[in-house]
Amino acid sequence: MSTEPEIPANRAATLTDVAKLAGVSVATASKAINGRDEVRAATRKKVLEAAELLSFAPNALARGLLGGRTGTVGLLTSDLEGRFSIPILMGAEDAFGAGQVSVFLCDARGDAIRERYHVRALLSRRVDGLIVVGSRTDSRAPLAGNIPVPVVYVYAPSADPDDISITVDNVGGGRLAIEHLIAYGRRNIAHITGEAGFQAARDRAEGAVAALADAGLTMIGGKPYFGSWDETWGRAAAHIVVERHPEVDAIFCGSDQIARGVLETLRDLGRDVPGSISVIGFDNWEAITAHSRPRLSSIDMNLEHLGAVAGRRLFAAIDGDDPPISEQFPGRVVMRDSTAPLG
Amino acid sequence: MSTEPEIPANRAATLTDVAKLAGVSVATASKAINGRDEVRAATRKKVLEAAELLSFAPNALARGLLGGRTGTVGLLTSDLEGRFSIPILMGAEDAFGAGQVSVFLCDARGDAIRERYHVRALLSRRVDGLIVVGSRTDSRAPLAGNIPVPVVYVYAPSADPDDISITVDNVGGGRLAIEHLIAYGRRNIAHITGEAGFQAARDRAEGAVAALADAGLTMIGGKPYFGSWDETWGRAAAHIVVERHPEVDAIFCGSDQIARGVLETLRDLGRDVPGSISVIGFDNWEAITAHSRPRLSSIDMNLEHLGAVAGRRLFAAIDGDDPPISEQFPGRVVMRDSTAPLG
DNA sequence: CTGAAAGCGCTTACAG
DNA sequence: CTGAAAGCGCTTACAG
Repeated sequence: MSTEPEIPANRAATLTDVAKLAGVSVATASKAINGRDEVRAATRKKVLEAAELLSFAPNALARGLLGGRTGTVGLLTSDLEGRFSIPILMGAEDAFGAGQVSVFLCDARGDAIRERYHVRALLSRRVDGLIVVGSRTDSRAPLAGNIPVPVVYVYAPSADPDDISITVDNVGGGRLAIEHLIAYGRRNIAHITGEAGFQAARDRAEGAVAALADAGLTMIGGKPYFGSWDETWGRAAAHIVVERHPEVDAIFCGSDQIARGVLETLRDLGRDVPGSISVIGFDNWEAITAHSRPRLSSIDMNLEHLGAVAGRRLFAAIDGDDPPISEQFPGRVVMRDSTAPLG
Repeated sequence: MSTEPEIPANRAATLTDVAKLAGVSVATASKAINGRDEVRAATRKKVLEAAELLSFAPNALARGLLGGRTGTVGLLTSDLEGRFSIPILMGAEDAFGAGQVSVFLCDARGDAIRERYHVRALLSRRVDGLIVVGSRTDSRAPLAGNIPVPVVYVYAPSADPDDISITVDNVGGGRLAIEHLIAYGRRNIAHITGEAGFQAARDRAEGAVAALADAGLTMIGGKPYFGSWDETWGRAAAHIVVERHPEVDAIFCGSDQIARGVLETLRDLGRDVPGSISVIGFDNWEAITAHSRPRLSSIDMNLEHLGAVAGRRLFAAIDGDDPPISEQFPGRVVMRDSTAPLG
């Protein structure tokens, strides 16, 4: 006679198995396992031991079917490739993991059809809520159709102001960069940035202009140099700026990649960074900032935090707590070696 | 009297609702919707119209509870930050999306405890299978415990040879790089790479040494220069190599970041790239390769494809088709401007 | 404190 | 071809 519990080989243990082994009803077993207090301590102990012995793991599908929560959410991204989605996704995943929630990942790849398809699938799986992660800060069309669960938009806000959107304060980010440079005594500041078609570029520039105005200054060249987000543009634009405005003593760049290009040109030109010209980037993309010469100061938009907040706001909305509202979060200056006090 | 169908406001339509509206039994409605052929065409049409009218979406939880498939898989990553996981994840997500499968994303953050926790959660949700994505090519301990569903390991192979592991052929990648340089007439080739503690570094070096030997050549310096994976090391190592071995006419780098550093030093030294010295990187990381001076040739390990294959292999395993086996995939040379035929 | 019963939304033999 | 019934694994009133 074996002392092994009777586990029908090829099958995960069910609550019925546990109840049988513990000598109680399934109802009681359920209560014991779920920590209800209408259960005698000794009974609970018996049940818990049986569950342990059978490696019982409650079937989440059955639980979810009962109508309450499923403990799942959908994370809808439009672009996994873009590096902005990843930290946000990590932050959200983290917030959810702590709350015993599992997350479905769906990449719509920027395609509205795919997005709709994914939303349907997620709803048929009865997710408790949805997080929509954008890859640009431009506002996006709200999810199509009637969505019966709470939705939180992150990074890219929904065009509908009644939706909950958690975003980054790019105007503030532009301000932060300029204020940092001004605090270091810089007065002749240029701004080289990405495509004007991006809200992010326009917002950062707006913040920069405003911060300069507050200090009674104007931008070198009269306005931002819009171009593209890459190093090649950074190199080209730096040439232009230094040639036309030799008095320039600081350059605020709309991305770290642009800043890398700027740094290279200044090096080619034999200009001293940070002494003669200070340079600050945007995004704080470690791979780009950490090993440049000199190491690049930058604005960090705390994307992982943004994701975590979005996760928590979604929870709140699911719980029906005081309805969360849209929020914008500031970034922070990360000082490295490319910015320093003037001479 | 309204012509609207009777949809109890706040509730998703159920199969019962559809059946009622269509005037058939739920059994028949189920068959009609699932495309069974024991259903009269006219009946099917009635049911489908009713479903359409009610925006009926079958409850995947109920379906899954019936014991068959749930149509879900778990994607277990150890490190979302690392950029290797992302393309793999995209490939897998893509393969699954096409197959009507939803994927749970879990980031264990390199922690075995978290991993175990996530596996439990996924099993309680009755996933049909698991994909485990590593962030290094070093082999990893197989998933702990008794896992009742198929598992496919990607990028980082399982230490258990009986497990299914889909990996990149780094030895072959090292070969590819050297053969490319040799084809361009280079004979004095150095290898600057990352930490020797990484299997990836050792494998690529092994392939490089073997390819050189096949051509009757030896590595400049007698062996690879192991260091770290970043630009700073690339810059330092390039100095050493050029100083000690002025005859060097090509450098194979273990990562694109190292290669960027090498490129910078060669530029500082006034050496002509690719004419005098050709440089090839590894990873084909667009952000790094596309805007360097000159643009960087590199080895691409087709990570997205790797993820897609892993997804398909998992399907096969779930379907119980001929059991999939471990496989290794070759990379490919991506030519840009940092390699060229010898003068 | 414990248990029998109903029910969540579906699918699947099994009769008719 | 159609439908009544059982059942997937759980939870939740409701009796006892």
